Amino acid sequence: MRTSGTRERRRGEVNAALLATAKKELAQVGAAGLSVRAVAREMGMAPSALFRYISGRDELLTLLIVDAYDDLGDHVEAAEAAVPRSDVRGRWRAIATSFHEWSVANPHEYALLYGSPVPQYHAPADRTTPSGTRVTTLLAALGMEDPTPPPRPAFLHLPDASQLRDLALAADVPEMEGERLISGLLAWTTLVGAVSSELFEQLGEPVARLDTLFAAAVALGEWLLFGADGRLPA
Amino acid sequence: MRTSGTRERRRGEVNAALLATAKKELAQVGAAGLSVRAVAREMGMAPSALFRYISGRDELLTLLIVDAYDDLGDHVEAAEAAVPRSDVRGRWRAIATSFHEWSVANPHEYALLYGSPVPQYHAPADRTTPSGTRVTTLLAALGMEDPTPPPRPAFLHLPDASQLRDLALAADVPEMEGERLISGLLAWTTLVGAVSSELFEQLGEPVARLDTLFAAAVALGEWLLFGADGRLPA
DNA sequence: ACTGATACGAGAACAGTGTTCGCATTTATC
DNA sequence: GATAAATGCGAACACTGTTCTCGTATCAGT
Repeated sequence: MRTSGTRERRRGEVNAALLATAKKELAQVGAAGLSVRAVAREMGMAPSALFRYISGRDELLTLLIVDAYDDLGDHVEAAEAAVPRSDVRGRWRAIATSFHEWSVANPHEYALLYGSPVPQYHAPADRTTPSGTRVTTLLAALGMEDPTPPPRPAFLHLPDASQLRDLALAADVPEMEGERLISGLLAWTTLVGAVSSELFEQLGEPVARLDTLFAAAVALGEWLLFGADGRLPA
Repeated sequence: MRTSGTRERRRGEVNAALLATAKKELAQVGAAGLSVRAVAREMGMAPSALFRYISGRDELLTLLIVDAYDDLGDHVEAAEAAVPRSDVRGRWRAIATSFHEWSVANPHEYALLYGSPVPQYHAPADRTTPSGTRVTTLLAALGMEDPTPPPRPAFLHLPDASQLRDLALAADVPEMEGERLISGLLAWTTLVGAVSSELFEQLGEPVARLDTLFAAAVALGEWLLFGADGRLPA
């Protein structure tokens, strides 16, 4: 039995401070500019001392990725939970808008999660997957909610959708069939594509006002998921 | 009048060799792993000597970005030009598939162009824009080709599409109206989103076979651009 | 309470990076 | 041929991630 435990407590405190200052650094200079020495400096510790808590820069990145995924997951899940369960279209819009909100508020974190991966570093799947699939899992569950899916246009009926079964398994909806799966994936990739276009400024310089493009992506996703509807997007 | 010109010729050769080995390095280790010293090493020159040809690492990146944009532009333009002008849907499919092909063949270059931007570095617009807008300009011209656009669903009719007029101007189609503009932008961002999802492995690990998702994105883009059609995508 | 083990922080050191500066040497111009 | 400009190189500076050693502080067992 440990009695005092000042050692464990201090270890926890340093771990927390480490993650906190690393997050601050990430938000300021981005993932590629993140420096172990700078983090140590701001913590008032020697750089070598940090290696008692992390195995190296890669693990620091992994920590930040998982933390960002969870932060995003909290934000999106909370927004989705605030919408009445019966309003499936509203729940989709809540997911999309909160995802967009979080991304605009945390651009460097978004780049870390959905931008080009950091070279020479491959995130360990066993640590990032649980947090990384939270929002897609939420979306998948929403896509399965409608018991009678709307008739979808012919181009969504692809012959070999069985290739994507692994993705349905990963999102906890093994019974999702081809058309629904394709629709959900397209809604998701469209959303990510629109946000990336906006944040990474891929459409040229004067892109301050891309709200309209994002609204269109949300509307397209809604149509993909739940079919046509008379009402215009908010 | 210059007579011999061995100086100019050598300068051209070194410039070419510099770009060539930088490209090789980029293809192997990616943008963030690109090292000026490594390039100098492979060229058999001192690192400091390279600064006679580039102002720094940033300009090397700019060079690579412009080169990659042009390589992509050549590839896509050639593929699009090989399709009969009357077959607008086929031309869209050629653009999308050749874009996908090039991206899979040059993942690091794709990440440089359409992934998260390199931190502390902002590409000078006056140098990257001409090459960077080639494929979107091609797409915009294609979107304007159909004199009688198909009736589009209500969710594509957004009230304040005028915000995006700058984008139409940048793509050399100032007369493009709201619905067409939105449709084209959605087709484009969906395409980029699908390719990014595949290349950056954002949908989990076992994503070898995402051809179906990409095919669906192409079909969705075709529908956005030219409306419904009985035929299934190839 | 004392001892042996263990965890911890610091400092020096190594290899690597981007970049600058001064000095030779080669080329171009008059 | 003399003068000016362009070029390559080596040393140096300020960084980076990481490893190793070495005291010291805390723990566990008696």
